[in-house]
Amino acid sequence: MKSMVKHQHEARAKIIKAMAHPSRLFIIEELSKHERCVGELTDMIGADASTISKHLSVLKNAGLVADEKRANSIYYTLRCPCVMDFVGCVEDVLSANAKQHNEILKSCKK
Amino acid sequence: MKSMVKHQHEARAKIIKAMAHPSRLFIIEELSKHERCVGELTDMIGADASTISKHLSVLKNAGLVADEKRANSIYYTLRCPCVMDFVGCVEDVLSANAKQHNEILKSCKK
DNA sequence: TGGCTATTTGGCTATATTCCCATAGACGAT
DNA sequence: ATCGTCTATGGGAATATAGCCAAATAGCCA
Repeated sequence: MKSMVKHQHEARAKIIKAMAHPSRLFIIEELSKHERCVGELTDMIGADASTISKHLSVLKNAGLVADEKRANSIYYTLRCPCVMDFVGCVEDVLSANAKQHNEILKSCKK
Repeated sequence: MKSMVKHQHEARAKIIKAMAHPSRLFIIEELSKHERCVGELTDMIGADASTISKHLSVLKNAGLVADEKRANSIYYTLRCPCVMDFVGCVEDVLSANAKQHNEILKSCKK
């Protein structure tokens, strides 16, 4: 693989990897509706605040979210709402999987 | 986080995680143009055949690709072409990052 | 200033991922 | 049947990730 193409795929993979975690997906989805501060997200997810803070730093590092300090909280926002379209596509894959799974079950019963 | 919602995000994360690797992204992109067998992908990427085989099994396990044996090769195809739309969105994130980076550089020069 | 709250960082362990090598299995061709 | 090709699997080392706790930092408010 040529090195330029390789770099391109590494850069893309870095973004996708940042999304590839249940809590981070939850955060992305939540931020697509609302800006939220760390404490709110921590309460919603139910993990240690430091864990959520690290997840947010992964997302920020990938350029997926932006943060803004206000009062004594830091509010995070989704930088590119288009990532939510992707979730729809992932759901398509999941339902295709479920459909296939059902067909296999059916053919076994026969 | 409620357990049903949690399961949903875990299922989604599994799919996304399967995409979150440079070689696997390359494979997805390649398969969106062409069906390909393991040997072809191995040559293009330049890694051990067993490595590529494992990448393909990750993609297959996530339901992203399908395989079909023909002659003495196994041909892989992309099951949900919509995943390529996502790559476009990832590029949006990357160019937003680049733009921001440039603005920071500019403001430093002033 | 000193306490309070919100967030981040460092340290650590447990777990997961990636990659290569060696080997095994499948299958067509001779 | 045996060879050669193609693909998959097992093993193991190097590296990366996730999570918690403890401690540091930053800013508000009295």
